[in-house]
Amino acid sequence: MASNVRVPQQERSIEKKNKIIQAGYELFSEVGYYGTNTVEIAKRAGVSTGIVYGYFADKRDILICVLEIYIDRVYKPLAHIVDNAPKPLDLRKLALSVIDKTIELHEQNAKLHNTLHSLATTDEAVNAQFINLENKITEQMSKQLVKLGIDKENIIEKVHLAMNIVQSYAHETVFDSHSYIHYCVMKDLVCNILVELFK
Amino acid sequence: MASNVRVPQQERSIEKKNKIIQAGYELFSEVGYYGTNTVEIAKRAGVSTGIVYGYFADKRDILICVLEIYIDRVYKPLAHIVDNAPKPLDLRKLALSVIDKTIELHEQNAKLHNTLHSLATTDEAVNAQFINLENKITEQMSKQLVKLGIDKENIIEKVHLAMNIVQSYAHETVFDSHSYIHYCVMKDLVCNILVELFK
Amino acid sequence: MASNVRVPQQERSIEKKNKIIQAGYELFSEVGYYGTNTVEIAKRAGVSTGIVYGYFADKRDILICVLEIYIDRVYKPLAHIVDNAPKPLDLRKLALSVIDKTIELHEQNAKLHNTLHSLATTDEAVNAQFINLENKITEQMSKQLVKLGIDKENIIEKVHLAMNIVQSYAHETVFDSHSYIHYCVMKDLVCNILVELFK
Amino acid sequence: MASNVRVPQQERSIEKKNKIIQAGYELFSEVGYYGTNTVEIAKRAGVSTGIVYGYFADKRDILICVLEIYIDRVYKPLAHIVDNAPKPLDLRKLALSVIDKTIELHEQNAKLHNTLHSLATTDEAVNAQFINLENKITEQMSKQLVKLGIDKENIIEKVHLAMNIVQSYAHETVFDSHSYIHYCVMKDLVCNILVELFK
DNA sequence: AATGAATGAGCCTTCATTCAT
DNA sequence: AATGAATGAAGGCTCATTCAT
Repeated sequence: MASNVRVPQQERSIEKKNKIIQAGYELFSEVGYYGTNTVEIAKRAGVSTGIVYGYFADKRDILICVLEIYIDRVYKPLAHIVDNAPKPLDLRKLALSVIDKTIELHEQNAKLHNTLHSLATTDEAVNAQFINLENKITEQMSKQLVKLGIDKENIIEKVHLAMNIVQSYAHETVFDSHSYIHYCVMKDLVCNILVELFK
Repeated sequence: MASNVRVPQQERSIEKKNKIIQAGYELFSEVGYYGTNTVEIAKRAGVSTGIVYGYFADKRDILICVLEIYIDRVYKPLAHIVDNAPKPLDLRKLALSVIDKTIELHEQNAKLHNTLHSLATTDEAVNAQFINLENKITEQMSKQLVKLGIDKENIIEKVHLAMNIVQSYAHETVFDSHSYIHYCVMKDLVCNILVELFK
Repeated sequence: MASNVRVPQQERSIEKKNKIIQAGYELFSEVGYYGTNTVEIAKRAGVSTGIVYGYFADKRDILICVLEIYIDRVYKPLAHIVDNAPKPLDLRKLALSVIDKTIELHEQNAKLHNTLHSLATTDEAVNAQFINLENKITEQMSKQLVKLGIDKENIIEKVHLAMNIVQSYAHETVFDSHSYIHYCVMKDLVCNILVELFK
Repeated sequence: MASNVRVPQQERSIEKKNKIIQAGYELFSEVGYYGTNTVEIAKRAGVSTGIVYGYFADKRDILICVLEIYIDRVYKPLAHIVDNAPKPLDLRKLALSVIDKTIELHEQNAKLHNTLHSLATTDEAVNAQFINLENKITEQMSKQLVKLGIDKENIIEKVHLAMNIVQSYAHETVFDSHSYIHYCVMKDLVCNILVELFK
């Protein structure tokens, strides 16, 4: 729990806090952290300016909570896929599932991702959050893959690298900025790399 | 040319404009775009606040120029390496050179990279600059690799993907956030992937 | 009665009102009027924010009530000393008693005194309260001193002046800001002045 | 010099800084520190809000400068009177001069005095300023009186006490709150006390 | 061309007061 | 009577941009 300004006991309060976080989530996504002001967050959340500071210490505190939500939304589904991979393991199929889910997540969160990543440069707490949860997910995935029979040599490094590659690819696909690139071709390349990496 | 507020005729003017861009480059790197103010840029550049607006339309215009410089500084050296790869082609050696150079560049520019990437989300022109120059470099590298005898099938996609992977890795290495990762192991993995990709 | 928002009929209500006044008293003393907020007053009084406005018209109304208490606490003990001065009158002894009591009172209330005095400048009602109760005490003391055999010529002016002098001295002693001053020497001087004044 | 935000080199700048201080002086006098806002100060000074922060670090910094001016305006004239007392010394005349001057000064500054004194309770720097300059003036006056032939035994304590008494009296006179007091009678009493004190 | 003082809109945050429960 | 969450006006301060010199 990033904010300890008020721990809402009542359901209504929790709802309201979540509304504010959601408003922050949306606005930070749309116009960035510095493009968003607290009045706008309050307005979008349907509350008054003042009460925002009843639930959060300051604007940055909202960001921290948004970050938590973001990380949950992005990494949990991926962990879920790996955790529930059908046996026996079909590496290519698993790779594809992960890629597709990452793309889906990126479609919803890419802008926010950039914003948060940029702030991590300036804000040590944001950075720490990022790192900590990357750690957690890497560890979790590695364990699961070993369970599924993957060679455990350098598994941490392999998983981490794989994650990065998939993220890069998802980013490319979602933004679709380069007209000359055939993303489906690239997808196959990524798939091959992953399969080769873990086989 | 991003700014067309004034096309400096005199050498001294050009120098002054460059000083301002350099000051912006440094400050945006150190404390981000929103952590930098124009007075500070002027001070660091050794010019007056007012004259900044003689050379640039606004603060964002400085950013655009910084972006140009950034892209030159980051991508040109990479192109150079590929352009001057010794024949006959040793893929692994070339891969290593590119990786090492990318790391070196990232060490100098990682923060700025994040800042710019985040702004691309909000600012279409920044985004366009990024895309356009990525395009150019991908094309250039692809051509050169084909010249060097690499199979030209899907070369564009391969080059682009390779670039992304190397960048991801460089980012990891430079920030060195995950104590449990052996970056040298990961480097070998990346190398292998690249060699496999283009062989 | 400063506040006429609600005249509490029930004992518990009176208690609650007094708790709020006491909380205000303490907080205004500790951090001044502007350093205190109503939420804090309510918290310290152990009541809800809302109910404060059941007993008081506004924050200033609390101040007025605090002022009443303050004046009681500061001036009544002094009146008591003079009223109960042993006969026959020993002027020096009486002066000393008054001085010592004033110091004692100042130790507890000096900050609040400053705060109230400052507000009297801006707030006519606060000012009036101050004046009115100073009047009462001056009159009371004068009468008593005359009863005790002091020459009644200019007794009002003498008493008022004496009060001021003693207060000044008490302030000096309590704050003890000037390391080079021997406060015991000054005390003797004050004593002599008072004796001389009334003899 | 309390503020080192900008040390105005140009005459125009010094003028402007002084205008702001003067505006603060007036407003703090009229409605107190907390009743004054920076926009109002700027407006009264005939400048923009922003430039106030070009000359002062914050609102409190203005207060510190106002305090400096205040102390100069209040204590210097008194020092001047004592420094230039005609010889041979006529204690009663000198006392009267000091009393009259103190009244005059109080007429102009009493409200600000209260405001500043109250803030001294909360703000250590304000308090220190007050103490430091009281020290200076006490020392200066004591020396001068000794030069004029006054017995130097306990002179520091006597001067300090005398200052306090005169200030109390001036305060009473200026506010003229007690209709039943004959201030001219009280003045004579004060005079007698002072003469008695130093003779 | 150049300076840097000046502008003022806009931001984050606080808090006296209200109101639904 | 009582609660405490909610309101929103107002305040201190910043900074991109302008302008007199």
